[in-house]
Amino acid sequence: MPGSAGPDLIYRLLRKRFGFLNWWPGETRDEILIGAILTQQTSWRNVEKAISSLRDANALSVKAISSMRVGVLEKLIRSSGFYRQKARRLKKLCSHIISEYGSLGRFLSMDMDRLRSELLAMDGIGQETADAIALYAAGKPSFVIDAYTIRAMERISGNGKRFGYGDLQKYFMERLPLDVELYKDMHAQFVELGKRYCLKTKPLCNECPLAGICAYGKG
DNA sequence: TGCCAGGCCGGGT
DNA sequence: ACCCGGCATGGC
Repeated sequence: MPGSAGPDLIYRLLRKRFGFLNWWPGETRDEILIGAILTQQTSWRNVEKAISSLRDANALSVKAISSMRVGVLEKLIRSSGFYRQKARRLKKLCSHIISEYGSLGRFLSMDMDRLRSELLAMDGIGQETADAIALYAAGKPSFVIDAYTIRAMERISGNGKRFGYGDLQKYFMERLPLDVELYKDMHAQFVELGKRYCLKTKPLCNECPLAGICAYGKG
């Protein structure tokens, strides 16, 4: 796809600039899973407030949320936006995990493919969220693609084609060693890149670590 | 002040 | 196979 710049070169360039990013803020698997839902199309800053509220309410766990009333949950996560949908979906996910598996640990210990399809079957969980949970909460080698990754790769390739999630994920997974820590860091690097350089409105600039391998001229 | 953020879903073409 | 509107808050 993106010409001569393979994932290894891209990773080296990003890593050199940003260093190793020990990423996904969140101490526990519960917190990571909850954060993965809350951060959908939402800045992490707003998610942090919601997570703090949950923590203060002693509700930062799958178990606690599974038995909470949706109305209460809505108020706690309000700052994360789309809070009515998110409350409903998060509660449904947590209830499902507890009722079907007994604990988050049991749920996450499924093999990767099964975990992924189980997650994808839930309302409000698409590919990115499923992969993020599989990778960061369960520690399975499921490569995460997000809007920043897609944007960056389209810019590198510069042929005007749009990339789909599945194709891009396959592209990376076929070319990178099967390494959970590498998968985590690679995704983190793309997010860092996106936040700083590849915002929709920002044109490619010379300070971008990928400037040397990007095709210019397409916003 | 508007535009944007680490998506997802349902409906239309 | 795309493209769109809806969902919602808070920061710059």
